Amino acid sequence: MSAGDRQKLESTTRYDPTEVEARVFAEWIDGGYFHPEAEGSPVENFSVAIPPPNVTGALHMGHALNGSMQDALVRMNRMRGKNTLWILGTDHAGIATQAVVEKDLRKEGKSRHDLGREAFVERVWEWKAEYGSRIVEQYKRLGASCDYERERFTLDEGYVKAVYRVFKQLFDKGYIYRDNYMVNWDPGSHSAISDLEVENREVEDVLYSIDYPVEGSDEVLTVATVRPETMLADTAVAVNPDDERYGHLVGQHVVLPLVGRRIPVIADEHVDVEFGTGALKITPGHDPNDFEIGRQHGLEEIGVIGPDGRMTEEAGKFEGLTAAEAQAAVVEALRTEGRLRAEEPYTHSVPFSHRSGERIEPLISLQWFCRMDELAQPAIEVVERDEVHITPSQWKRVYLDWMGEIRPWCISRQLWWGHRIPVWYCDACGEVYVAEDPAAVPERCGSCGGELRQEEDVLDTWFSSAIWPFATLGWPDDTPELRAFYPTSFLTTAREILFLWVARMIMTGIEFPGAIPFRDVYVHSVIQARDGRRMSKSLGTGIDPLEEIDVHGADALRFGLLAMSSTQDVRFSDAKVQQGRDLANKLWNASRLILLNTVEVEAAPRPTCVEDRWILSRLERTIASVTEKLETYDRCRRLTRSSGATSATGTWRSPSRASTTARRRSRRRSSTRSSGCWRCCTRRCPSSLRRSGTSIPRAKDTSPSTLSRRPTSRSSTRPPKPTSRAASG
RNA sequence: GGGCGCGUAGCUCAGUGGGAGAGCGCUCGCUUCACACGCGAGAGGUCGUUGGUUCGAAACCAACCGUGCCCA
Repeated sequence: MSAGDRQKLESTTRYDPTEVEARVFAEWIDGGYFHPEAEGSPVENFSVAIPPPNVTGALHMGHALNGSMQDALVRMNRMRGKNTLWILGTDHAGIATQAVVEKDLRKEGKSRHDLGREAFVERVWEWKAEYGSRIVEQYKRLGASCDYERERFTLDEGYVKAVYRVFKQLFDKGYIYRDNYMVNWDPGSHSAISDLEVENREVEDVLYSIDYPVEGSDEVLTVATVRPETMLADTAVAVNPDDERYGHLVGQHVVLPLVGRRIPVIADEHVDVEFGTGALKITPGHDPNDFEIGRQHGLEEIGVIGPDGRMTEEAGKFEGLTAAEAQAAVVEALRTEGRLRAEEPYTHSVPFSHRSGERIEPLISLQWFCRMDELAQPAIEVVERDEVHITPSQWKRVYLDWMGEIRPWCISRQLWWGHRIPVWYCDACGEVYVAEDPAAVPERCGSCGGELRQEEDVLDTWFSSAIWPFATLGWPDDTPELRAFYPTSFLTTAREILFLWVARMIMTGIEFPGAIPFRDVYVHSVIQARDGRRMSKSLGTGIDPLEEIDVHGADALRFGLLAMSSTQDVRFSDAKVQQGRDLANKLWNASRLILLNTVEVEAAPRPTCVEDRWILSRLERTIASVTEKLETYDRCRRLTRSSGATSATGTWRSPSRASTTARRRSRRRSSTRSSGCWRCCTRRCPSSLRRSGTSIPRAKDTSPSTLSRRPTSRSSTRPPKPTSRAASG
């Protein structure tokens, strides 16, 4: 150490992350420490695929926590000498990215239709080139030890190849099909979205009771609905078969007010006798439940609301009105006709688009679907057998419950940004071509010579992220990376994408490369705002991890997040981040102590005194404890809690305090109960020994009683050689 | 409506059958030559309520109260 360095070290009594982080990170990258060779087998290697952040995204607390957990495990395994890969990449995020670029366009007074498909997609790529690396740079600020040389993107050339291979194979197996089916239509993004992208919110509506006259009788059948405008598309009224009030009407017809259509009264056990009047109007065209009932009973499916949210020709005189306008008009017309029996306030939950925030309009439309039953079965079995082990275990059951009732997945989206569905139609003869390689599709139809037209829709973004763990490693090619790192070792995620993403990866992993994508899944906490509300941009409750890093340092934030996190949702705690900062400072100063008192470092010390041996024993115990907890993914937070870890890395617990605690305990024990075993009344029974603490000393109570002060070893032995690299970030 | 959680010290949270715990905060004492982002000592809890199971319950069961999430 030069005199200048020494002086600087002596004067820098506080750890300054801003001075250290960028420099050390550059050293890591320059050293290539995060870029392993593709060697060895997945069993001996350690690999993790990062949950790919949206390319439009900015680092939020979820990323920060998720990244901190992965980095802790990745670095431990790397330091233990395992060939370790943490694969990084971004998701093209169809709807989100398209929305961002469309917003830009609107500022110029244009829509995507003004540009046309090709030019618009080109424009999105330009946007991606300019802004798409932001999230990756932010992961670097976090100190994440990903392999930045193997970064992937879900629209990379090779990745697209994998997506098309998967589509073709699922199509050839008959799993992928096209159907007119009820979908969640998002009027905001003008696209169908999947069940999992829908969020239900409580809404105050009005429940209208409407009289439907029974044909050839004076009776009326009263139905209750919050969406009277959809009555124009009613094709039946259903009652419960056990409902004695209506038994005589089943098989008869009622006449639909305003429309005049005869519709049957049917019996269906799904009808809740208690709800409303016990008679349910059935609108297969505009309600998911009615759709199911309608298909079971072979009812006609009428659409009165179009994809633009306006009433269609089928709505007769209401054509052209928005659904909301039509509701008012229909209610008014019913009132005029004397068919409106009651209106009462009604609170219920209503689906909204997670993407655009608009109220979902259930519509029947022609979409591509993927049947999930066959794919789900083996994915259920591997979790049942714990080949894919889910922690905490309650999520295993949630996963199994959901998988047991899995439904077809709507995989087409009416967007331009994404993987365009590799299907070509011949309008002349109806032939359908599906190709892995768009270049290999013939110009003209092989049957009739007609012109071919490619499907306009793109695939759901999650279709491509479902193959992330192996597509990032080069599948479908047989790459060295795939051989060395697949299956991956570990996946950590928030519970909200357990179905959206995790389940689908398990299914595709088994179906395509033929092996589970990861062995362990850890479902981590959701970090809430300080006041317990959800962190959200729109609520203004978000806390920016980058600001926390600026103020306290990446290590402080990472420590804080791991310390906060739990098996349940937790509130963001500034105190925990400060503890992390304090811990970093403690380590800094402990290092100064060593460095400033070390002139020459020659060899590892041989402990000569009891104090040294005690310190080393504590170190060994700490290593064992931390390793065990990390290896079993057992409560990631515990590594910040266990007494061993704390004493090794943070506050050193003095013997005097430990013995005070012990004294307090023994005082309580002796005053309240005898130390004999309740079973046999003797003190020699193992049960009593365990309880009285004489046979299995606890960590805190075992410090040598001769030690009354902090041990100093400077005079009695050489100081220990500093370890080569403090790589834990 | 169905399901899954949570309720433990002032605050944020661990603790799944036999000791009431951690961090922060608080009080008191330390200007000890690595660190005041420090060191040491201490106070503080009918473990939501009620009932049950058990020799024994913060933990298991039931009901209730409060609170959160997911699904329909």
